Amino acid sequence: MRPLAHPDREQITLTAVLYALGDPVRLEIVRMLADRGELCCNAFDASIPKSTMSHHFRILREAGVIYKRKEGTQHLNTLRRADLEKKFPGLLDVVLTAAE
Amino acid sequence: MRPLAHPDREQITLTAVLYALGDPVRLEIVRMLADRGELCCNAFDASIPKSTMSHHFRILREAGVIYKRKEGTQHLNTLRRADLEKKFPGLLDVVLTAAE
DNA sequence: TTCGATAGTTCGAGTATATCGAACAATCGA
DNA sequence: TCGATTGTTCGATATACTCGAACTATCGAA
Repeated sequence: MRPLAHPDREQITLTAVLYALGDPVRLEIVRMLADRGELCCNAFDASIPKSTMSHHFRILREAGVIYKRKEGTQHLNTLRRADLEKKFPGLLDVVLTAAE
Repeated sequence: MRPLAHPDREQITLTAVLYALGDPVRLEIVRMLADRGELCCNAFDASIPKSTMSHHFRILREAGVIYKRKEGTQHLNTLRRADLEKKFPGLLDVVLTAAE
């Protein structure tokens, strides 16, 4: 297993964040994390295979959108709200309040 | 040649817009359009092949981010600021003022 | 301490999308 | 009408996404 690498705040790029958010599954993950706080991976759409979800979480983590930590057998995810707000002020709020 | 189809404002989706913006070349195109107004395709990075640029403009147009019209031999592009603002208030401003 | 259950990751194959050169289409001016 | 300019489309290769199968890690119970 790979170590859970997270980019530093300074390393987060706008392109990577927008790319990460530009997928319906990942956007829904972000919305749920914003709504409910820390969640483990299986709290989401069960119709999507585990391996695909794992991929989406990796994209979000590597883009700096979420922070992921292990706790026992589960992986708990949180939005990196403070880091995103500092780097791209207002972005997350706009996306979360946007329609659709 | 295909007709220049543009989605109606109601048809624009957040996912498609974020996806379109989630590429460094396309983000730069959007920044320049925001900065300088209407521009034709060759106003951008000349090191990128025409066919690739054509592809990027198509993604932006089909996502509803830009409006494209023919004028003689050139295609003039503008940001769909009003439509984007109406559908996703604040999004474009946040992206344009964001660092990186 | 071993077995099974749970939670995710990694691998591999098929599919989809991106890139870019080359050929094509449309328009204008000489 | 010819050439120059502007951009699209096509086709091939390269990269990325999806998802089942196999694997790893951890916990709890026998």
